[in-house]
Amino acid sequence: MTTAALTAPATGGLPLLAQCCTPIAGQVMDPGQAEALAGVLKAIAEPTRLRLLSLVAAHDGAEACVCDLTDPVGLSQPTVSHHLKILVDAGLLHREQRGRWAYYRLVPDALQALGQLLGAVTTR
Amino acid sequence: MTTAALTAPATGGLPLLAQCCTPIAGQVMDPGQAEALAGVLKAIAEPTRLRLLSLVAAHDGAEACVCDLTDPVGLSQPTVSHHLKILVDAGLLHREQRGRWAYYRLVPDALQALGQLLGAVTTR
DNA sequence: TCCTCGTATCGACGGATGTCGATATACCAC
DNA sequence: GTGGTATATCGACATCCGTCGATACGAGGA
Repeated sequence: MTTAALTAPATGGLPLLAQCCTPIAGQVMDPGQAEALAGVLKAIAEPTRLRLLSLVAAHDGAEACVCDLTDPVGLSQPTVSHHLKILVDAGLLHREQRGRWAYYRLVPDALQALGQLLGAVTTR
Repeated sequence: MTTAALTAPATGGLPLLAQCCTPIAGQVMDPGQAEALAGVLKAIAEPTRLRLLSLVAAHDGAEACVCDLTDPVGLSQPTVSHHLKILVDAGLLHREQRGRWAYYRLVPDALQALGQLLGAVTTR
């Protein structure tokens, strides 16, 4: 996986802003910024992962474990686990182990911030 | 290419909104919506294509031909042409042939609308 | 301690994707 | 028409990515 370019901390914050947003204003994106932003976009540029984000958001308490998500997306448990890891690494989901279960919930406002970033790409 | 799910018309409009945005509100994304949105996101989830969008936006007159873009991105002419076609098919760039040159410019507010769509994915 | 259950990792496979050189196409100037 | 130039398409190649079954790991319960 090449999304390591983000070096997402475990804080649940949004590392995108630091690397992508501020330096863009009024300038052409440099290769490093493009690589970082593309890394996050790749994470959500996949139908299953978009549905996983939507399912987690809509679940009771705004969190869900893997077992809640396997059936709705119709894929094997290893595959769902794989997708969730990609979303966590991208800084879009937060993972918390409670007993035998791993609970996933949205990183607050991460998608919204990413959306605002997109608008800024072509704004001089 | 699977972005055919958008069936982007040659009007230069933004077909995303019709397929993705309206039906999302308050519901979990269905597979068709996820596929359509992921198709557009795949188009921009690539460093070179992000830079191309940025370069076109920053160019004189907010338009550029292929020859203007080949050098800055450091790739061959066929490769740049290939990336531009993907962006056009996704509804993000508009192509206009003038004489021997093909001029590309941004579809107005396409990226901004896509950004707003992202925020709506996880908003109930 | 052993077993069960939820989850993550591993290895493999097929299909998608980015890149290139070679070539085709279209347009303009002479 | 002939030649030159700008762009698109083609075919091939290497790499990446989504998926699965098998398996390892880890926490609770009997």
